[in-house]
Formats: sequence, C-alpha cells, structure tokens
Amino acid sequence: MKTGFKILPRSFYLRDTSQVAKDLLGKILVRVVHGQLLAGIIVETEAYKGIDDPASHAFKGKTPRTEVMFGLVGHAYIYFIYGMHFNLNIVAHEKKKPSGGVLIRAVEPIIGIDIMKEVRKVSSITNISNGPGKIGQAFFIDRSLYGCDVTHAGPLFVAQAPLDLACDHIVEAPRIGITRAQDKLWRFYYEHNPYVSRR
DNA sequence: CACCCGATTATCT
DNA sequence: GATAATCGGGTGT
Repeated sequence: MKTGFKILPRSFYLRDTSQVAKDLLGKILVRVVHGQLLAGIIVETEAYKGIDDPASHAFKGKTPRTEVMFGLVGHAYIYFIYGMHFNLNIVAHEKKKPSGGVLIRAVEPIIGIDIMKEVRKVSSITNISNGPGKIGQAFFIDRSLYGCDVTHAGPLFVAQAPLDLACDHIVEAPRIGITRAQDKLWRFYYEHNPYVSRR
C-alpha cells in the first residue's frame, strides 16, 4: 500500500512513556478500513507506566488482556471498557522497562470527516473524536486491531505531521477517569485546542 | 453550565 | 459481585 505518509519508526516509542505521550501530540493517526482513509491530528494523550503506575492496566503484571503492553513497543493495546467503548493505546516505554503505553484521548479529524460524522451520528466536527471512546467509534477501532504494529503501513499507523505543529503550548494535567495515582500529571494536550476532550 | 445516572461487558476479587 | 483509562441524555440552576 502506498499512502505517502512518513511513518514514525519503532525507536520513537522506545523512550520514556511521558515523553512519547507528549511527542505524539501533533502527529497523525491514520486508519485504513473498508478501502477508506481516515486520519486526524493527535491533540490529547495520557501516559500509563505499566508496573510502575497503579493506574495502569499493566500494574499487576501480565495477563491475557494486557499481554501486548509487555511486548514490543509500537504496537496497539486496545481494550474494551464500560461495556461499550474501545480505547486505543500505543505501547511505549524505555528499553529497560517491561511495559507502558500511551492512551490516545483526542484527535482533530482531517481526512474522512464525512464518514466519521456519519458513524458517530454528529454534525459538529469538534464532537467526532474528542474523547477516547469517540475515537474508537470514529476510527473503527475494535479487537481486530489488538496488537497491530503501528510502525508500518497497514490498517492502523502513526505518521509524522506534514507541518511543524510543535509551537502549540502543551498542558500537563492529572489523568481522567482514574482512581489511583491522581497526583501524577501524565495527561498532555494542546492548550486552547477545540478538539481536546473535557475542556 | 453543573451534576446525575443508565448503558453494557470484560476482568478481577 | 464490583469496578472500570466513557459517553450521552436527563434534570435543575
């Protein structure tokens, strides 16, 4: 498949999970499904630091559910939550750490907007993917993508932005929806960005 | 705008 | 049996 995107290499994900979470802001999330191209700019992420982090699904060690979190970085960790939502993470951690991942919390839609509006049943572009469960629906994320390698062209990957968006100010805040380790400022998002969730 | 709550199921206790 | 890295619709201010 030829998409023209410059895909981020695996080495990008073999770094501190918080650093990767910050650096993923401004990058492009790309999904190819049903012969359609869907893409958006990542504008909000959260870092989950595996066995070092009580809020991480990997905190209590490897289970069938969290298996990919302990595998090679640059793969998708997808989980089903609240009986209805699929959330997307990308495995990322330092070489010396066994696990860790970045939750993709919000995306600014750029390609396939009409399709995503339709599947989401919304009219406002800012309501398409401003939340992890909404991304799951808009980007057709499901179990079939569990463990998907996002460092190669395929059904799901992450690419470098065509323009430098690094000038936007990044806010560091407590993570959303967790009960433990609420003191950690491991949620990252672009300040004043209308596509960020819970503003 | 704030708060409350139901939906719906995998996972763990 | 309880909880969960959520969302959307309802009610009240």
